[in-house]
Amino acid sequence: MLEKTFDPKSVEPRLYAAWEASGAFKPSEDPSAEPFVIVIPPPNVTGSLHIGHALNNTLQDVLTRFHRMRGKAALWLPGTDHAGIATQMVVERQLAAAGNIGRRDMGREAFVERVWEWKAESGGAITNQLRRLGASCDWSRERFTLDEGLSAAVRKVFVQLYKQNLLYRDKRLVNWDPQFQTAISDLEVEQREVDGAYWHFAYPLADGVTYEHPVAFDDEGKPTQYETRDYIVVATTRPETMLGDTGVAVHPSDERYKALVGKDVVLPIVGRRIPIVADDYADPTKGSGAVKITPAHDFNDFGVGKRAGLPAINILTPEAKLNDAVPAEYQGMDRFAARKAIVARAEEEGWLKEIEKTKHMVPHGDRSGVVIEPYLTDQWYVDAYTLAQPALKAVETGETVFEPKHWEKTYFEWLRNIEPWCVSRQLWWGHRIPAWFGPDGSIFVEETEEAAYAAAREQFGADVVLNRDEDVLDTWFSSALWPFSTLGWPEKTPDVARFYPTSTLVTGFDIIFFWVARMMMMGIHFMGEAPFKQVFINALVRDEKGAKMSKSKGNVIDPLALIDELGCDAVRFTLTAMSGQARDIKLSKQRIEGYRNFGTKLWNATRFAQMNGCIRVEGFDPATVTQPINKWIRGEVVKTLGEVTKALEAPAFDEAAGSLYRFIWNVFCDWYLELAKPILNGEDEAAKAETRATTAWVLDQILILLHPVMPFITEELWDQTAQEGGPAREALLISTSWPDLPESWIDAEAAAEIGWLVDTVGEIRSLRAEMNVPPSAKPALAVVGAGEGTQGRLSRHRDLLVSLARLGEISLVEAAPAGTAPVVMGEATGALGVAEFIDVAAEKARLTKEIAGHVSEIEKTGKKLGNPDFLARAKPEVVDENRERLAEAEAAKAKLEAALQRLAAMG
RNA sequence: GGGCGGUUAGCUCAGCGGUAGAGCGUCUCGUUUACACCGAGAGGGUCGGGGGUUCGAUCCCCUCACCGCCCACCA
Repeated sequence: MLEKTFDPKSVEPRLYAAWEASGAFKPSEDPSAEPFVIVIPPPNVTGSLHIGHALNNTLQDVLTRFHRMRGKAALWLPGTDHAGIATQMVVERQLAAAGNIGRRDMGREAFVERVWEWKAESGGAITNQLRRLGASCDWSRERFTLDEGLSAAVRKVFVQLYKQNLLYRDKRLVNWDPQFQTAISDLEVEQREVDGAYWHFAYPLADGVTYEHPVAFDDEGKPTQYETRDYIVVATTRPETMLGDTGVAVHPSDERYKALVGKDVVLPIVGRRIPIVADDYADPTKGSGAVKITPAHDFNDFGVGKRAGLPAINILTPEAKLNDAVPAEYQGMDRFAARKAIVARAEEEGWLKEIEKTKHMVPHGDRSGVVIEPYLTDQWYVDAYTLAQPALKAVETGETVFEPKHWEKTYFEWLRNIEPWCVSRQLWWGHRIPAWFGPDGSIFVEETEEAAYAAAREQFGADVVLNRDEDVLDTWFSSALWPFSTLGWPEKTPDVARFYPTSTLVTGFDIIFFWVARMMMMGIHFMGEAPFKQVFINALVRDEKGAKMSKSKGNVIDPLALIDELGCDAVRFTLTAMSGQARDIKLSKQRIEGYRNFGTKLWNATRFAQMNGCIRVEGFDPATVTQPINKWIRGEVVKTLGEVTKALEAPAFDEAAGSLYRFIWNVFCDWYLELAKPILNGEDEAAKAETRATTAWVLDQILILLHPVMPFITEELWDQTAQEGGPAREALLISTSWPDLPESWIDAEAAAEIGWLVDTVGEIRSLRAEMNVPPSAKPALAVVGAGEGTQGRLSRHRDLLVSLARLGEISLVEAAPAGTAPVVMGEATGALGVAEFIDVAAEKARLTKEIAGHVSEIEKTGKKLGNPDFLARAKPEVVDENRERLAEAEAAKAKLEAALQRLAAMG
């Protein structure tokens, strides 16, 4: 006998071990089985499972289990990511906290060694947490982005792209993170709104040049008054950059400054003469219309500088302090300190014209949180534009589809405007760039040092000495190869042949650019086919107030704590049921409790079945059942199977969860088991046996259909129900086949009959509650106008009606007796003998209200049917439906009116 | 500035052209031998505002408002 409630804590580890030991997580080796493949979005190897992982991985597991049960060779390939900056940051912080020397003092080798140690210590955590989630990954294929195979793939890709001119080294401005002292990609920069100011500076014109500048205007905007100026005004939000100015730009058509183009200004403080140039970039409507140009520290200015031939003077060190290109008094000064100092000096010297306070967006490093500086360095770039074209096409043609589809727009938008991808990082934790520098800056890009030397010797002779590039690659570079590198590429492994391209990628929208688009680019380029057939974008989990979870806000929901408290299945069901939401999932514990209760409900339904001897019967064929309730539930199982299968194929996880919930709770528990009780307690042995067998069969189907979402409780019940007798289980539930049941098992007549029964019981219950008939009272039911069909139903379900509606006698009569309340029973009308309980006034009010309801229905529908346009243009079935509705409402109204009259007659 | 979502019952959300739905919460009733992590019943919505298309609009189109996110922007 089952315990009173399910105890997830004791069951989950045991079942997980049993699944893994059974080999169920490995894909079927049957060559005829169609593959179904998911590669996991690799979590940070040193990370821990947060609720977003829980959602993402639950959905992957639901799909994997579903397709596995459907007979596919299901592979869910797990692994972890080395997460360059994030991991390096964690370890550096640890070193600092422990009072150790920093990474620069340790040296590269020792530091990297230390990171590997940290990985060894904490690297198992996340995968163990995935196991606690029930993830049925094939752990025998687990990969890590820095393991040897994947590193080989990275080198191969880098070299090949280089040799195809799709990857190159270039000196240009990058987003420089002064905290980590590395370049980062555009995607790793986030714009934050900050309080700032425009500081307006007057730069004096050289050689005593003056010009007439308009200062007053008429209604049409024409200048009416001029003043003579010997300076030009520029504005900036970063005053310290003026030390690196090499020009001032004005728009070529700007009348105000036309005469100044070609003249010089003398840069204050520095004393450098810099030219005034004409460039379209200068916007006459912004500020003074003249803009200072700092080519080395501003992306736009860099372009102006190139066009106008202005030099780029770098004034910053890697930590964003002023370097020795600036006057001595500012050297070594922090950029923000310098800003203040410059402004103070400008004010003092009188060339600060105005301070305009403003809020503006300032780029920050997404990891470091510090202000990013545009910085002139040599970096490696991937020609993303070229790689993006086939990636765009794959989605445009539907080779890969997004679900929900609207994310395709986001994907297109980014890829169509893609910029070169800076892939080098001045970090230590990551894939070392396979490039070596020789004399005169020549570069040798090869997969191995030997190959690089071989190439270099040909050019420079045997004594050549090469220096390896010190940098590592952007973590996303290796992540971009994930769908094929994890299968063993560049080796020609059986897995590559069998499992590429993969089926569905399940991931968050926040990494469509970082990861999905890049996998598409690399996958197509190197494998000739897009890496996935479908990209399923899951929502972002937020707290119950809708705020993004973050450690600093303290609103992080720990999925493992929830699993401990409420069980893994409840957490999984909740996430599955809520996953339909477009962008956000607002998670509340209450909701999870609700689904924990759902599990308990199923558990208790199984207990009930056990107590009533509902043991599975060998060779039981649901096609042969004769009892209406059994025919009916058989059809409901078929319908549910259809709904769940369709939903999981889409996938529409919330719909699958909804169908399961409704069927199990509202159909099977609320009605079938209640309807079965009289039979199970009755004398008809044949009906009893059939109902027991049917119940056991339905439960089996429930366990199978629910298993992908709630794997633990279903597997446990699968096992426990087999221990009560009946045929032995052939396999663990995880390895059991998804059913394929015939539509012909849906019996319309049985469904109508049970529907009638359910409605009648509902009517009577509702009536009793409204009229305050005590639960213990058993009023008689007299049925008026019962035809043959209704009489048959009445006789077949008399016991059920009596018990479910708590009735006394049921009789057939010619006319409704006095002191009764009407019950709609299809064609017939029930008269419930409630005289002794009736509050006449209350009952009159109830009937009046109900009649009013029908009257408004009749009016509405009648009006519609009276509209010739409606009759002429609406679909015929809609017209029929309305006619039927009108007839029903009129009949019901008549019955209620009759009842009301009888009541009036009574007093 | 460009784009994408959203606005439906107290809360969280489904529905997306033909009688407004679910879960939770609320209220009433209930120890009927599976389950109080339960059962029965009830109340609760002019589907953000305004136009339009249509026989018919929560659903399609236009527009406005508000909320959220992404991209760009440091004169």
